[in-house]
Amino acid sequence: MAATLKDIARKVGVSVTTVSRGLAGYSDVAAETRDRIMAVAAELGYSPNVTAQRLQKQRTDMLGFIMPTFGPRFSDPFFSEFIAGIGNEAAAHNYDLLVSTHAPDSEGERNAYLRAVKKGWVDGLIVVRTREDDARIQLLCEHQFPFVAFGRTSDALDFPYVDEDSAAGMRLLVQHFIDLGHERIAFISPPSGLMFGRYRLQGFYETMQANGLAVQPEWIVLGDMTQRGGAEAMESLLALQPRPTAVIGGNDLMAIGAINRIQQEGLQVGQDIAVGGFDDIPLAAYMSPPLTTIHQPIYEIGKATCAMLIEVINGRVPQNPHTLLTPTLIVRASSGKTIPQT
Amino acid sequence: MAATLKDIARKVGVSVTTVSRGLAGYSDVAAETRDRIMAVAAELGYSPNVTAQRLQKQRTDMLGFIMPTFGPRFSDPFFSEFIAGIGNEAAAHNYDLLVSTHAPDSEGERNAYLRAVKKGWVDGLIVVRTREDDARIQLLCEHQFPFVAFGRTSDALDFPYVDEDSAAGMRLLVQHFIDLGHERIAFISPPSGLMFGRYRLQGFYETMQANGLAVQPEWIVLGDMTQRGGAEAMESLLALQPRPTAVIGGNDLMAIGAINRIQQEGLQVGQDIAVGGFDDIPLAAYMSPPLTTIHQPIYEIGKATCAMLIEVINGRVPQNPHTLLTPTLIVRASSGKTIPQT
DNA sequence: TTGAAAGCGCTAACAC
DNA sequence: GTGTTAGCGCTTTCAA
Repeated sequence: MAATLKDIARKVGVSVTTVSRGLAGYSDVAAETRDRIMAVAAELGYSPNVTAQRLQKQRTDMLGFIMPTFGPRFSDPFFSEFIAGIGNEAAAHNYDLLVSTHAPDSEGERNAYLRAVKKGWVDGLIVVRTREDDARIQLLCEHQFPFVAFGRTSDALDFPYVDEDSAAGMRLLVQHFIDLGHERIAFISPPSGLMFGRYRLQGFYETMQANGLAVQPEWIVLGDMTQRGGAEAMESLLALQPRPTAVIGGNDLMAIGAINRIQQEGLQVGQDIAVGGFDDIPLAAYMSPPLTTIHQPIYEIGKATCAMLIEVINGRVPQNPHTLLTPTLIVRASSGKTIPQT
Repeated sequence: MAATLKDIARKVGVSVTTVSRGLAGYSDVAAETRDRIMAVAAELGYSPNVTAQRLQKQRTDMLGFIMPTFGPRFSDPFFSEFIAGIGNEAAAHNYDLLVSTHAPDSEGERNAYLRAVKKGWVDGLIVVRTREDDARIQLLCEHQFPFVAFGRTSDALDFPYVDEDSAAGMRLLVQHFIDLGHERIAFISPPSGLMFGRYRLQGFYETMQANGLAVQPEWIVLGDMTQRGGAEAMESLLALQPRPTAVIGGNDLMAIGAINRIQQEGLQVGQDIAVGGFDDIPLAAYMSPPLTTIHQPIYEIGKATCAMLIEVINGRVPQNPHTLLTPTLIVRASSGKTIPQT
């Protein structure tokens, strides 16, 4: 089948060693010999066996990405864009990307990480959607396995990460609503345990408080990050008396679900009730009404995370191992216009 | 670092071979010896070096998936769901999934496939978004490299595939509009060269013709599969005199873009103009109005494609190497109600 | 300038 | 039952 060094060696009439060095461009091979080697290699369509190279080099040149997905049918555009980001960056550095999916905190997930840690599967891992007391990160730190996270954790572990400043993003968004005159602002929170949800919630509370606004407990409803979850959460919010005048989705998908539910009720989003999201997924601008949200450059974050991982794998110290990006506010129609002070 | 067979052998006081067989559960190892081996292996936290196993077995147990994406920032939910499908199926059979992205027909893409074909990178490939005279498929067939495609091609090559019957799906959708009384139906077509676009267009023409309806050339506009492309295409359709009463997006994303553009014009979707899509992405149901579309079970298609690939890799003949799935029509509000006959 | 030999970690055919 | 030997394809000392 595929030609090996041995095949070339036999055909050229030199040793395998010489072929290896000739192809590698070592200077201690006679120019003429090298040319013959090259010619035969081309003729035979030789290309090195990566597995053999890996065994010899004791590194796989592969990066792992284990997607923490809840159900099989999930639509979160985050992942495809993030994969494109890490994949392209990895490819630029001659790394391959190994992808798998496991439900968060499942046994399958744990096994996948264990497998990675037992050297030899991949050279490093990218961790996303960090959680409080994240078992994945604890494991990786414990085994000193190279990884970079997109997100921080609550424990004291020191590890390299890229994160967007969710709290800051949320502050922008909440302040925007408050500036428009809203006082009863509800929040559809990501599931507890997720760090970015925690920061978003925190940014929400902080801003309300900074503006002297009380937060009613029933204004905070948990959602599961899907449109459906957002719609369900919205249902309970619509039943409140008095109703919140603005609702913030913990992510865009939930905001879109909320909008859907509001419209089913015959209410006008941006008029009867304002809505904001978080993430600025590509579809956000095409909703009706278009969604006011916080923009995160997922693709770039993926690239940055991957670039940092490659630094770590190669034993270099990343220039900024704790990168915190500030997201920006994108105002669209869903947040409506100024409302009269109540 | 990581323990090897040699380490265990030394500690137990047997040969590497015995350890290997003991761990593999061969019956020709004394029970007592095996127990000691197991114990030491556990103690040392041994786990086999996959790379070495791969070199020895002459197979990688890895599947490759090269995503044909246009730009870096693409939101097509297709990929994340499809990856989940193939990834889970692969994992169930102890295969890993290698993912990369390349622009369709780019040199990078070609190199990626060449690299795969030169044995030893992955055991097989999954090809999606098949194209007319698909160079990828020609290459793979030529080298007899194991692969399965999601989609067919226009040339005469015989290869295993899973496909949805796009023409049939489109017939359902167009007939739906015609049954509602529409006669001027426009189509935002996927870029030429994509097989599924071709089938969808074909289903469109067939159904119009079968119903005795002429198709004006200007009713067919090309779009690039993105929301933006759909919006741009819609722009030209809105300028027509007389205007089409219904518009079908070649995929949901373009349909959503079209809806957005229509609404900007102050027109009511489902009332002033009907819209349909194709794919039934998870967000389709949450649009306003919710999108009438053709449902495709992407996750299941991913699983089926992957399952077939594993059959092929292992030299078995798939039970149904040319699987054609019939999609279903999902009627929602965007297609509106019956309109008066013109 | 080239080749022989060793070794990466594992498996398997074949003795003993 | 267990060990010896060979080999997967490649890289890299070390001699010649």
